[in-house]
Amino acid sequence: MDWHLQSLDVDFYSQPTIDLAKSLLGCILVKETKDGITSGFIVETEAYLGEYDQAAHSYRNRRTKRTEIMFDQPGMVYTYTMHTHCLVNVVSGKVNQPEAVLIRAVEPYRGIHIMLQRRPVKKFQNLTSGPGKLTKALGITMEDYGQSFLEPPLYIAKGKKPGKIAQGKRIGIDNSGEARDYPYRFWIPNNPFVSK
DNA sequence: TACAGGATACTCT
DNA sequence: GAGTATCCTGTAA
Repeated sequence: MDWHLQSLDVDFYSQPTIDLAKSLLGCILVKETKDGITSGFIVETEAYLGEYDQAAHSYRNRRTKRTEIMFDQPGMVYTYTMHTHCLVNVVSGKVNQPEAVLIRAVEPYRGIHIMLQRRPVKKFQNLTSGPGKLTKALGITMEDYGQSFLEPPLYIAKGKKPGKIAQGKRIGIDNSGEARDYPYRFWIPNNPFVSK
């Protein structure tokens, strides 16, 4: 470790979900495993507003074993398997307010050789440019479900603040009624690791 | 451009 | 228990 990474505290995760999604851009997502430490700058996020968001798993407060963690306190880890891939969300909102921020893309930072070992790719920018890709590169799995982002082995640290933030429609939720047009996706413009 | 892969959960029978 | 859908990605054509 060449300098101390300061992990973000509860107050950070307690801000409104939309603000949190924007604030997370530029922060460092860190995962520690027995292979070593891997981390990356968050460059793309999406906000899911629980009860009133048709695209969210927790729409109309639907509570299952899978979404259970979204009803917990902010700063918890919500992992979800989509087909063969694993996606990672940051739980936000108060207790019993099932909101979350999906981390869609990161820019590799530390432990890049470990990521390449886990995900051999021809194009480097393909390494973490999507929600399922980054989880595999960083070694995030269902094992991390229900843990807290406040401390290792999986946590988020303060990073560089992006100069500009772009905003637009979310991706992959075409069957979600009017919610598909909500502009709840945020990313850092001109960053090659943002998903296409 | 199409399609399979295979974890979870909902909606029927 | 079967059938269908999902906050997706790699491979093949």
